Amino acid sequence: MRILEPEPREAAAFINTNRRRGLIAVFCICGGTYRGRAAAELPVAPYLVVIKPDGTLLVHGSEKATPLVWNPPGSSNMAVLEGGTLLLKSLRPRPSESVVLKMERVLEIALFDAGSSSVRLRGTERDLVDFLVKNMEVVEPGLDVVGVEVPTEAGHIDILAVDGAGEYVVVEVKRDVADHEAVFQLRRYVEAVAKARGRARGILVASDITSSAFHYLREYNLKFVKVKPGELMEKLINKNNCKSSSTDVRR
Amino acid sequence: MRILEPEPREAAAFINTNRRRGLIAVFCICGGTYRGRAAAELPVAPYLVVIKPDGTLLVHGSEKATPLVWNPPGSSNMAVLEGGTLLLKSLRPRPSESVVLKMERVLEIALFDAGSSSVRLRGTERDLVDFLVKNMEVVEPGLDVVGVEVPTEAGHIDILAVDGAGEYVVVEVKRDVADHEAVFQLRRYVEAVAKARGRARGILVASDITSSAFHYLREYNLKFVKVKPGELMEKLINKNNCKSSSTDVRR
DNA sequence: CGTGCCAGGTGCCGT
DNA sequence: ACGGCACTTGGCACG
Repeated sequence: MRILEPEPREAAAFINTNRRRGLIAVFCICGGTYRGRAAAELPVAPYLVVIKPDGTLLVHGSEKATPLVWNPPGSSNMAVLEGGTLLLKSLRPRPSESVVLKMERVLEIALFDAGSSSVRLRGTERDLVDFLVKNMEVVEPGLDVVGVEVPTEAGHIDILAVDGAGEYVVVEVKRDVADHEAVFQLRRYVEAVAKARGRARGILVASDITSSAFHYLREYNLKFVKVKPGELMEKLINKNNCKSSSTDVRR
Repeated sequence: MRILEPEPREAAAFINTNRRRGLIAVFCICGGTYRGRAAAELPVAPYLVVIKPDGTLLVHGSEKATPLVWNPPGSSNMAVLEGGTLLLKSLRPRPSESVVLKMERVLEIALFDAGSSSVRLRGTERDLVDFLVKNMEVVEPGLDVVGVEVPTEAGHIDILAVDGAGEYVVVEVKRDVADHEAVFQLRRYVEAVAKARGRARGILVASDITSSAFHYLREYNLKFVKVKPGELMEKLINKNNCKSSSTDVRR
């Protein structure tokens, strides 16, 4: 269903009637403002405005993947007439943020009953962790998994293991290039485990590592293991095995 | 310009002719796949597909602000016919990632000459830093600014200052709630300055701080200063003053 | 192009 | 609701 070059009144009625019923795409020339945690002015130009039934508002220009201004799911989007011109007001409750669009011209409004399907992503860090738990020799031979996502006072450890000597091994996993933050994270975890459980060391598993991260890694006496998620991708994608049977020990 | 319920051949021609000329919105029922750093399957359902002249591809469902699958600017988007059905192939060069959509039905394709206007955002962290540099008494009385965005081996320091006693003061600024990462960041900077320049302490400036961040803050003997960006917002927005005259000392 | 880092990040899953 | 964290994060600036 679509209306072309609607009058402001007609456009407002259409939007308010259908804003919860489906995805609304508005091709228009408008200006606008965003006010909230920050502030922005949207110059008058042609934009594609998308109103989703969950409250999402997107204003897209001709470039970039991110909208120029937006409001997330849960916002209240309403069309109002003010002095004959159509305003589209979007209000996000918490934090309080608003997007107000002033329509100079509306070329088309299309209503579309888009499906609410979600996408199952594979090859994520979690998938990589699951794979490594079942193939710990990739990380280092002789490791026994103690737990996955083990909480410590410094945060959650991706994989906690023990080696043949009975020493704890903290494994931090990154699916892509590990930066210094990953190293500091691992360092904190190792310190936390050493304090709470006993002697511990750390292994950073990632597809690559930045030079400064490697510098810190050596400074803190940590180990780096390179994995190629691209090569593991097939295995990660074609995983017909069930969920990890890790012990998931706490504290 | 728009075409309704086009035949695959017509749709392909339209897309390939106009994909660099303007924003193309495709209302369609399609399935698809994403392959690259990760992988995903898009079930057959109605979606809004957006093709931007800069190569951006977005596939939106009826929920969420984030597209279900996408490719960023710089991708090559092409429509091809395969056995009578329309395929939309998007290829991102580096990293190599692809989105392939198989059109079951195309309801509408609209071409729209969206403007390439950018939005100037105000109230960002940089704005807050600029304000604080000119109003250092908000951070602490008696501070002299040494530099802004000062590079150290541990990263860039938001504001480096000296107090009345000649001690270096590292100021880390967050526009919203500071978490433990911000505290660790500040700690690294203070250590780097202490090593490179001499005695130093640290101040974290943010609108608020998480409890665990506050815990670490005290452990590391750092100071927290709460600012209300909302109250400063007017000043940040109505800043008619020119760029910071900071010395921007290096090393 | 790599590194670093902010972002109105968004989204997910805990307690 | 707050917290912690991954994300195909995206986008930017700088060496």
